[in-house]
Amino acid sequence: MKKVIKHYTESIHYDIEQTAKVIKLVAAQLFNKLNFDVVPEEYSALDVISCHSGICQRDLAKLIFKDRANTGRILNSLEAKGLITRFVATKNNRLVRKMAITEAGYKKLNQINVRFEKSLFENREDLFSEEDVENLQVGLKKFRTSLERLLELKI
Amino acid sequence: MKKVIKHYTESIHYDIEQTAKVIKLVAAQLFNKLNFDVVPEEYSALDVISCHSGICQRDLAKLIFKDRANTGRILNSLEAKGLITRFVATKNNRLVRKMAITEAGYKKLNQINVRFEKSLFENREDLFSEEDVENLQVGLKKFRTSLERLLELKI
DNA sequence: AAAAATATGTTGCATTTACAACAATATTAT
DNA sequence: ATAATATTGTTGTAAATGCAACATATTTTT
Repeated sequence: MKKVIKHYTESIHYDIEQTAKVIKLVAAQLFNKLNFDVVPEEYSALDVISCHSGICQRDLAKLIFKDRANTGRILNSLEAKGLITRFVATKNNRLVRKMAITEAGYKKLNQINVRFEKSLFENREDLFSEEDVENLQVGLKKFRTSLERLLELKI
Repeated sequence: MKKVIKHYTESIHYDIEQTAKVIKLVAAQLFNKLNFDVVPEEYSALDVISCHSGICQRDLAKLIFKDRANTGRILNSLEAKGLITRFVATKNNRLVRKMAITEAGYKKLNQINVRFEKSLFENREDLFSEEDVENLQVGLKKFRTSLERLLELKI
């Protein structure tokens, strides 16, 4: 029986990381070229906030897989640009900083979404059917969920 | 007809990025805990080099989606640890720095692979069949290839 | 032949990141 | 009640990253 040598570069982990790198690079270049005045991670966080109005910083950090420090820094930037508001509130009898997207924030999201709607949700050069994409997303979520159990989140 | 509001967080791009974040975080924690003396990106680059003996720096940079500067830095580190050797050679009548993995490099790869073989290539808690994983990988590669055409690689 | 463009690698720098340490407050244990 | 622990946010810092600029050398254009 021949020994089959396995390489990390043949694993699904590698494929996911490589694909994410390309997404990140393309996004950075496009955001820069189109002068959106936010970086991709700010856009992404803003979209999460728009889906979770009133969320506090730590809970947001858990959703976007960043630590509290960097989550706070992104929020400083979004707030300085007027795209979110932050306010002190209580959660489990503790003072926390909650946030919500502003009108300007919605406009910014829209501006970017309109520009990318086609590439994000349709017309993938007819390479993928709706079902293909759905299957990919389901598989990725399952994969991610199973990995998360190994993750020691110090958040 | 109701307007369906689309969010970036519902896109496949987001799923890929989130999953890659978890992979990266888990890998960093494990590599750190197990004292492998290389960081995950070094391990990954080393595996690529082991599959492309004699590759030059720029060609490696293209494969791992890093710029020449950081590719060189990773190679400095791998070389300092004795895991690769670099040598000057010619390619298209130009002087370039080519590289190859060393015996110590193979040992390092093996040490890490043995430790992770199970989590990398089997026993995913029976969540995924061989076919499921294969389908995911094929889909990701197709997705990545179609995105790469948008990428302006300044490498 | 001279000038411009390309290829390859390196250095410098600003940005992003994860972690450690800290401050402030609330909960739990002793 | 007091001490220990947990929650939330901020500041500091070292490592990783992408880009611009540079140095060399070769190819292409004029």
